[in-house]
Amino acid sequence: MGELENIMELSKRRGFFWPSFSIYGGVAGLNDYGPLGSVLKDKVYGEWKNLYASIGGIEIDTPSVTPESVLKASGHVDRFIDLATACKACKNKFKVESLLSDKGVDMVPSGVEDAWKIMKELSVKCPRCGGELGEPFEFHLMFPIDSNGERFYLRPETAQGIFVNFKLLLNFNRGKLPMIVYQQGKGYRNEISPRQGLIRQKEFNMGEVEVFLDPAVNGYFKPETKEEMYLLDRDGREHHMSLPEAVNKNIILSEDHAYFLEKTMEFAIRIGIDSKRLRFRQHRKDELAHYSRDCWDLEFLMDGSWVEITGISDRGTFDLGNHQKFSGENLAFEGENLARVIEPASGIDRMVMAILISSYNKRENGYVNLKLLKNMAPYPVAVLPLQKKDGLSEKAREIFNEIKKIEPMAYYDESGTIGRRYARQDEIGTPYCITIDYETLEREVVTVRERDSMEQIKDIPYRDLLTHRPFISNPILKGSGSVKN
RNA sequence: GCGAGAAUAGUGUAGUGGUUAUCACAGGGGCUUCCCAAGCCCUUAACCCGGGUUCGAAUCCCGGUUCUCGCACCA
Repeated sequence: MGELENIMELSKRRGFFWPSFSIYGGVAGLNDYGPLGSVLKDKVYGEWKNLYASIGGIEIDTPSVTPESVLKASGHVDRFIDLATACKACKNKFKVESLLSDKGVDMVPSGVEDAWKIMKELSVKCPRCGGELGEPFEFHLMFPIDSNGERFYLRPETAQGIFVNFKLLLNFNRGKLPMIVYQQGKGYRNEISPRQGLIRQKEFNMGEVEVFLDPAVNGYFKPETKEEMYLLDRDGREHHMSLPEAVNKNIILSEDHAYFLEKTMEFAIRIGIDSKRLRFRQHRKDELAHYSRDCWDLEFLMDGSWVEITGISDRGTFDLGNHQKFSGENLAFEGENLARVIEPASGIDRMVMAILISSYNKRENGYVNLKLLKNMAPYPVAVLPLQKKDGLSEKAREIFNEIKKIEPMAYYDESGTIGRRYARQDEIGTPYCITIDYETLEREVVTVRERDSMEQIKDIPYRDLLTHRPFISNPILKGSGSVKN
């Protein structure tokens, strides 16, 4: 069974995520987060916000429903709607633009009629079977919405909500650059063939950061980490070196860009993604998005292939320049100068997958423990009576109620045998189980059992567990969170 | 989207025209000499959807949906 399959099976069974609308047959590319996945996803967002807040970032929240004018300016309307045509014989579909370019005609037809006319003039045939092609039609990579005759789209990225607010945000920031703005939210892409669970979806969670820099100041942000990283440059050369060194050797072209690679790596590690499965890969010139001058992706290795989880793009002045031109508003930060933008954009759902895959461990006896970091586990602690009899159940509930006051996500379970309950918590990544036994009845002490080592710490006065935000930072409790980075 | 295969309890599966639809695990309840999914008893729970063929369909046919693998797509 592949890594992805293991996670999908566990996720569906234990409530991390599953396909949406399944009682109606399901829809490809849409997934629900279950009770555990919702908490995990929120914790990922939480760590992400903490990281960017800690370096001075500010948050914004803008709509998904976006007027066409905005996406016209950003280039998405032209780049995200293709004219397509289908072969009448073999049913394959093709982009009209690429068919014309095969004929040596480099132009984008202005509409369906224009395209149809040109296709007839050049007598374009199906490149697969030579068959006759049908009338072209619009193929939307964005989801269009019509409201009283006005056209909107669901946003393909959250970024535009930040760019269009640049003036208001800069005013909030009291005119100062650099300015770091971040937004969490859903993005939408009409994927032709969504696959692989949370990896390619039609609707997905994004965390996007737009860093606005004064282009006259280079190296406002500098990477510091000495840690060696795996870098793959646009010419396919592998490098194993620290980020400052990569800047010195001109592999990464700007210190500011490298700094946000550093922050991205820091974030991935902080949420428990295995650093041995991570690399940065620079986009080739021909794969850069229309708005991007340079881009490094953080990629995660799963089932033998690398999947993008964050793209750190240098968008230059593309977006502000276009919005200035299309809206007529002055978006310069001083005089004529436009801010330059670095954008670390993370796929939150992919990060959740990466966490689950990094944490998944099968023991020799065949049972699974999820080695989630303590700060990520949906249930930080479970309270388990050794058995139900002899007042253990009552005592356990009493202690559980106390613990609930400081840790609302504590979990209680008294069904079946104790071993089964430990196993159940291991599988969903709960780092600690507090066991209430006969000693507790006599001396108010409990046993704490650690998930990965299965070791027990005996004779802990349970009152001591109530004095800290206990199950994430209590010094009494060691171990756990054992994804090595 | 194309081509090929697949879809049966929560999960994994058996079942080639007539079965009370198999088994395991998981879930719930109980017993138990009770600290790692032990054992025993009881129990919940499924043929993807819609048409068709047939006396009779989980099983055969058609369409849809979803999944897997290849191709294409991934701004």
